[in-house]
Amino acid sequence: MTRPSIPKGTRDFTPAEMVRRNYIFATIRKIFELFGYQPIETPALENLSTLLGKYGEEGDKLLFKILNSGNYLEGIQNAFPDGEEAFSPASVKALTLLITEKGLRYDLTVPFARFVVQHQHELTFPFKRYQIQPVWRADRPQKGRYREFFQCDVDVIGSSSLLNEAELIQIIDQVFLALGISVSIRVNNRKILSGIAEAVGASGQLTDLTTAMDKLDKVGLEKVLEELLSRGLSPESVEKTAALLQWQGSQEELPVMLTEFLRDSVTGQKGLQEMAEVTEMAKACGLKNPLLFDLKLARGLNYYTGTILEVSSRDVEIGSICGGGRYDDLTGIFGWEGVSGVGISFGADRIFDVMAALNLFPEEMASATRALFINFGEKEVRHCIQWASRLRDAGISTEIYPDPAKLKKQMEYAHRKNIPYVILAGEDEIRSGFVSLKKMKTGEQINLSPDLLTDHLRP
RNA sequence: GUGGUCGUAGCUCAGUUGGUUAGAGCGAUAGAUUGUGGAUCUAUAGGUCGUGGGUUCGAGCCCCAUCUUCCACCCCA
Repeated sequence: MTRPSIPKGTRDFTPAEMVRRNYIFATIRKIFELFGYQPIETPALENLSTLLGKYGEEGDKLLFKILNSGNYLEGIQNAFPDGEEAFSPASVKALTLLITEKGLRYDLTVPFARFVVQHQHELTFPFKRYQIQPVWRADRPQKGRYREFFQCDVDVIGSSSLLNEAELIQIIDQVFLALGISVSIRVNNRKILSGIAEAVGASGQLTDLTTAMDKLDKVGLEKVLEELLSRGLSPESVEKTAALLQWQGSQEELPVMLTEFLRDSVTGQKGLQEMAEVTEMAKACGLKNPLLFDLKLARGLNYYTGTILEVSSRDVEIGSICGGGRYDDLTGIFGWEGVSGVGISFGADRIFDVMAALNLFPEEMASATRALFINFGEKEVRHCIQWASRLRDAGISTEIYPDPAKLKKQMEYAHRKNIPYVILAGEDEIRSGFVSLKKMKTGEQINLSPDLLTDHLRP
C-alpha cells in the first residue's frame, strides 16, 4: 500500500487551523454585511467558454480543465479532416477544446459577471454581493501561493459612483484593523496609466508599459528601461518614461506633476480627477491604514478600466493580500453591455499566513466545548445525558466522554481539547445529590446541585 | 511554462571517504499514581531512508528518472 497523498499545492486543514480560518472568514463576512453586501455562491465548475480568454494568455494556461466523461476520444480523428494529425504537438490546443468543456473557476469575479447577466431580472441594482469560495489555479506552488485557495470577494455592479470605491477602501481598512494586520493600501487608475502611455507615445502598448513599470521597485530603473525596449517601445517613448519614473516628490506633489505631464490626454485627466475624488472621500472616513497613490501599480487583469488597488502587509513579505478595481464592461463578454462594476478580493490564505507569522490569532479559540462530563459507566451516564441536554438547551456546548475510560485519560482529553470545565458525577456524587465541577485552569473543584450547573457554566 | 532546491520515525533533525543490526530530542502508548490533566521518572512501540531503475562484493550516502517541498522567474491572492 502506498502512502496516501494530496495533489501538489493543495492542503488539508486541521481543527486548529479551521477555527482560525473561520475566524478570518467571520470577521470579513461581518464587515461585508455591515456595508450592505449580500452573499451568493457559484459552482466550482464553469463552462470553459465562460472562463477562457478572460484572464489573458497566461491565465488560460493556469486554468484547470476537466476531462469530458465517457469515451472522450471518440470521433476525434474525424474532427481533423484534412489528414491533419490529431495527436501531434501542433494540434494540442484544438484537441484540448474537443475533449474538455468544463473548468474549475479561476477567480470569483468572472463567474460573478456571468451570474449577473444570467440573473439580471431577479436582481436589484446596484447589486452588492459578497462571495467566499475556493478558486483553483494550475500555478507552480510557492510560499503563499497555492493551487487551491479561498478568495473573499465584494463587488457592486450597476453603479458608476466613486463612492463605491471609497467604501471598498473603507472595508479594506476595517477588515485589516479588525484582524490586527497593519497594511498599506496602494491605489492607481487605469485611465492615468492609459494617459501616460499616450503621453509617452506608446498608446498601443499599455500592457507592455505597465507590467514593466510595475517591477521598478524590484529590479530597478535600468532593467525596467531595458525591458521596455525589448518589448518594442520606441527609444523616445522609453526616454519619456524614464523621466517620469525618475521623478521624486511627495504624495501631494504627485497629482500636480501628473496634471502637467498628462495635460494633452483627456483620459489621463479623467483618471486624475477620479483618483482625487476617491482618495478625498476615502480619507474623509478616517482611515487607520495609509492610502498611497502608487503610479507603478498596474495589476495584470485586463478587464480593469478605472481605479485599481492592491493591499500588502507592512510586516510580512508575502505579496498582495487583497486587490481589485473597477471594470466598466465585464458583463459585456456575456452579452450585456455598459454595466459598470467595482470590487475587491481578499486572499484568505495569505491573510492566514500573515496572521500566523505575526501571532495575531486570539488565544482562546482552541475549543468550542465548554464542559465535559466524565464517563463513569453506563448507570452514571444516564444521569449525565439529562444534565448535558439541559446545558445544551441553555446554549452551553457540552460533551459526554463516550467511553468509560480511565479518569486520567478523560482528564487528558479535556486538557487537550482546551475544555475549561469538567463535571464529575460518579456513584457517590449521584447518591448524595450533587456533582463535582472542576475548573481546569485552576484545578479547583466544587460540589453543587446539578440544577445549578447552567448558572455556573454560562460564559 | 523556465531555472534551481529539498525529501531519513507522527514532528524537528543527526547519520564520518560507500562497510555489519540507521540514531537523538520532542510527541505517542503503558506504568510509577486502583476517581483527577499540565511537571518528573521508568519502560515500550514506531522506519521497505519519497518512489522506480542503475553502478558496486556492499547504497541512507554515487548516477539516472519520477513525484513532492521550498525558492527565483513568469504571473498572481
